[in-house]
Amino acid sequence: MESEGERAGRPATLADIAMRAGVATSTASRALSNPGRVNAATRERIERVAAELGYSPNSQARALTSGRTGAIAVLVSDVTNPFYFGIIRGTQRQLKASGYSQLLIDTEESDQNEDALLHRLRSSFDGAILSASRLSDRALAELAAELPLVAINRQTRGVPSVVIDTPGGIVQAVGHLVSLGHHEIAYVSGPETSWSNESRWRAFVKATAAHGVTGKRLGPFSPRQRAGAAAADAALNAGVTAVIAFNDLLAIGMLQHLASRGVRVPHDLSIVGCDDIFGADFCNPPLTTLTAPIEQAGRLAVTLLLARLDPRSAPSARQAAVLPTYLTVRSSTGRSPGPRA
Amino acid sequence: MESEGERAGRPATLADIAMRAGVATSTASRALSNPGRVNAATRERIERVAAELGYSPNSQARALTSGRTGAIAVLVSDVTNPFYFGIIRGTQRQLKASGYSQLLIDTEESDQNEDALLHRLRSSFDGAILSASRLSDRALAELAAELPLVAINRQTRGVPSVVIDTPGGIVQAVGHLVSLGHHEIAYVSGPETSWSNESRWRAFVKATAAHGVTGKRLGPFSPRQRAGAAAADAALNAGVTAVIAFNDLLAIGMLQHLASRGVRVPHDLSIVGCDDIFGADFCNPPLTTLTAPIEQAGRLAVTLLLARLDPRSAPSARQAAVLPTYLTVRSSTGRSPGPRA
DNA sequence: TCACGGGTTGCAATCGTTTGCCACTATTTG
DNA sequence: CAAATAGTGGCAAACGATTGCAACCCGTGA
Repeated sequence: MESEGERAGRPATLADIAMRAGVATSTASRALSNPGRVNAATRERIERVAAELGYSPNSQARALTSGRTGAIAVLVSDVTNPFYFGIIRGTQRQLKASGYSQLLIDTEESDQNEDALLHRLRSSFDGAILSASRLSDRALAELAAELPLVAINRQTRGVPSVVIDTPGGIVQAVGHLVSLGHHEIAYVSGPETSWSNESRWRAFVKATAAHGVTGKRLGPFSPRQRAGAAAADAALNAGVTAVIAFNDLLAIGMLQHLASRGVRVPHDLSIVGCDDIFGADFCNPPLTTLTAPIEQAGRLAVTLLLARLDPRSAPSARQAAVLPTYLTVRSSTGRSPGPRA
Repeated sequence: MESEGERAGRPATLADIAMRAGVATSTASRALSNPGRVNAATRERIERVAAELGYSPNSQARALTSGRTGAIAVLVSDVTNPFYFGIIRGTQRQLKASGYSQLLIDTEESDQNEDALLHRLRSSFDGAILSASRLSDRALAELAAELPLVAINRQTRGVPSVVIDTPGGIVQAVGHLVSLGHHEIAYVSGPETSWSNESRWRAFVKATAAHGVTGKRLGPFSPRQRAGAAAADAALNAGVTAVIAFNDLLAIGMLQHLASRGVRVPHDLSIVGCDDIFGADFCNPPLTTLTAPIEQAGRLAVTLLLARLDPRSAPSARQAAVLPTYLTVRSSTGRSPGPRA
């Protein structure tokens, strides 16, 4: 665990190694990063000295010439949102496995921030993963042209992406609710600038229409737990018997507020969430939700990104991946109480 | 939002600016990063050109000479654990506010990983925040000597730290349980290599002794939700009427398992958690727990670290901060059912 | 014996920025 | 009026690694 290194204060450099091994720095460099180019005996000697000195290459210096930093930026629009925990986890795991490090950036739901930070830190990473980007299609496409990136939950022409097919799940969810006798269903909207939100809404409209039931739209609401209170009240006012919420955070917030108002779930109102975040299984009642392979999406995004970074890989690698979602029925949905007054 | 920049492909450099403004690169450099050193008119011209070109300094190159990268490493022992979400949030926020970026590192509960990663990436960050370090006191002190760091929830001589006074909260929690008539209480232990775990246990021992009640130790258990099942069974076997769990994750896991076994909380068994993580307020029943200012701890750690990084600040700035914890009573604790068979 | 070529190694430029030092000008001071 | 001083700006050397090119050694085939 304890490395020998750091003789007189600061870390050993290639020059130190070269001197101690009696070679030029160029040889030392090659021995360590381009082993074929140097005699086996010399290389071994250099490697030994490097180990003795506890050498580890200065990534800044390396980045300066090679242009590669070994870091990937992961942008989330809100570090506070448990959905992104899954993204952070998935990307972290996969990056680590590939020897990359993770630069975590919170854009605070602002496209300005997103763009500015990305440019400001441009030289600090090799590529970026944008989860839930708030950029316009045009801005995103331009960005994709100037730096390697993969978007999560955002489909735009010319931008490689990983999308979780929550809209597909919405269809299942509507079917589930209809089968339980619900005729008046609402979609509790999240931020209107969110691509996911809009694509979920479109799927909702289509599915309710297909089943011949009423589909209302409530909101927009901030995708936070606290906003659940307002959303719950809105749902009660709307006179629906079931809702599908933009995400679990909102749904859980609704659950809490409804409990405090004495409204029983699912007896009086059925609720379906999206994403199946941490907590969806142990809230009260446990939430029926669309289980999304969030962590897997993060891993896959990394894989895609690293593949385009690798010059050896086919340039026209797969551009877009879609991950399936399925409906996890727990206890927040039940038979319709019938039309309300 | 859209920066003008990037004429012929790649980003503008200081040299580009200098040429376009008709000055030497050194002047351009000073104009942008050491404004006092250059004539106001020249500076303004340079700044204008820089803006036109959408210049943003190459942080790698800057780091090479100045030794400052503008990044801080944040180490967590498990990205999966919601406790660290608070740390990630708090540090991210504060770092961003100070213009730093965050390098997120998962050590996977391994001291080897911790040490190796820190050394390997040494040149990529200016300082590090170690939350729940698994390093030995000695290794930690050595590390603190060679790089600026702040530890969270880890008190070691010579290492600046932010600790959350959960042990103090444990005393309150034991008092709470005793007042509810509990005489046989268990501490559900987390990893034995965790400093927090051991200091919580010591506080528990002291508090139970002071109240003259029996205090058992169960475990160790992995600090995960799934481990709650084993912990719950152990608690039932131990014949206690109340437990204090190492963390909320374990406590919530216990809640779930107990519900599935038909054991009523708090009627049959009272449970107290630690940390008050996301979800502790909406699980079933809502968890009585020690509310820890986790996010604040993250922010404070950043503040401390940045202060020692700043050469202008007093070198002997405060070395250790202790953040208070308080008991949040919800519904997982209640009167003792009396001694069990 | 000589030219050739493969295998190794070194030289030196380069990446983009910072910074110590010097030069030059204009202003102040004795 | 000479000299000290403050205010500006440029030159060039770092920082630590990579890499194109040239040099060298040695063995081989002619």
